[in-house]
Amino acid sequence: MQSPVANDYQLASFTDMTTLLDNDELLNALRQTGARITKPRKLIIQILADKGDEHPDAMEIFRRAVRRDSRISLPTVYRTLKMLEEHGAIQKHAFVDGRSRYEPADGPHHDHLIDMDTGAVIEFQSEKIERLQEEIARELGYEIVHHRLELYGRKTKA
Amino acid sequence: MQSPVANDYQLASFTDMTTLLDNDELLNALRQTGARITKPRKLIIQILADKGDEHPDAMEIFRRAVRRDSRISLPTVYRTLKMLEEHGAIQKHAFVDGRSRYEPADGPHHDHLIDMDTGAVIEFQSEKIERLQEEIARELGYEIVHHRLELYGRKTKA
DNA sequence: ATGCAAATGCAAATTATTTGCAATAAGGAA
DNA sequence: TTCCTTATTGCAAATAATTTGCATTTGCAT
Repeated sequence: MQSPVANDYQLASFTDMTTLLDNDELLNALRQTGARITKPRKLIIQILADKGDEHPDAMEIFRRAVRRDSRISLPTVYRTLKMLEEHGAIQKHAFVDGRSRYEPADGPHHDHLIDMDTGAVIEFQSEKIERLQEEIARELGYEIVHHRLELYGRKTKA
Repeated sequence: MQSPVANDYQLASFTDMTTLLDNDELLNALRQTGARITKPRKLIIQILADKGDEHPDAMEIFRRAVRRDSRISLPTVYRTLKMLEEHGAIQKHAFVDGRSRYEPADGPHHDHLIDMDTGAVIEFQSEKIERLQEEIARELGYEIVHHRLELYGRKTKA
């Protein structure tokens, strides 16, 4: 059912997230900060760049990494994630369940709809909401640096 | 500078948050679920109802509680917070620092604008944003149970 | 006032994440 | 390529936040 007017939101779609994370630019940028491009780091960066199941937490990243190289350790995963976050390459999200989840920080900003039953995370983006946020902040005398919007909900029964 | 049209947002103002939490209504409601109104519970509810420094975490609530009754324990604080949350009386927020912070859930829902320089938290509410959120969720096949919107910003230089 | 289930306090367990340290391995220099 | 320096790793142990088991206490309905 198509609405006659354009939707005021869009599902986020990253046409080329992979190249943004998994490329020489990032690796070089990291190298230039004095960081060494080690095997575990390359692996973790690849995993983060893999589309598919989004927003893995540290343990999930660790599990995926172990599959490809059983010698990797959890602390290294944490250390690499922290490094990438400080570098601005990924973003850390704190959801209510206690764990932190990570995702590439490139691409346009988007918000999250979390399925309370399955834990699935749907990304969307709404121009209107962004504009409203800015307007509100402006009238309160503020300039938005970044924001976070999370909707928690359940599938409506068909 | 007043706009000719009504603002689409409002600063949240709880004229009487205290009575909402610290009153017989809540106590009776709790009693009716089979819960017992114990001394520690009354204390914690009072502390949460106290305005002033908002969004305390569990440890902070515990510290304040101990001041008034040194026999109280941290687990009881956690257990009471969980109970109140399940009852819908308070809301739990997970900020990025790992800890969870709590605040009364009564009154209308509101969102947060966080001053990145001072850490000040300004509460506001926007009907329009709420509606947009629901619309988006609906079109994605979801029903919103609750949400969280945080704007991080800096004061615009006069 | 009395009894019983709910709630408490304590200590110990969990869960997520971090840190100390000896061993390993990037990657620039020779 | 080999060597050297030092960042990084893996392991085990440490933290930090929160939860749980259990014996004891305490609301509160009778």
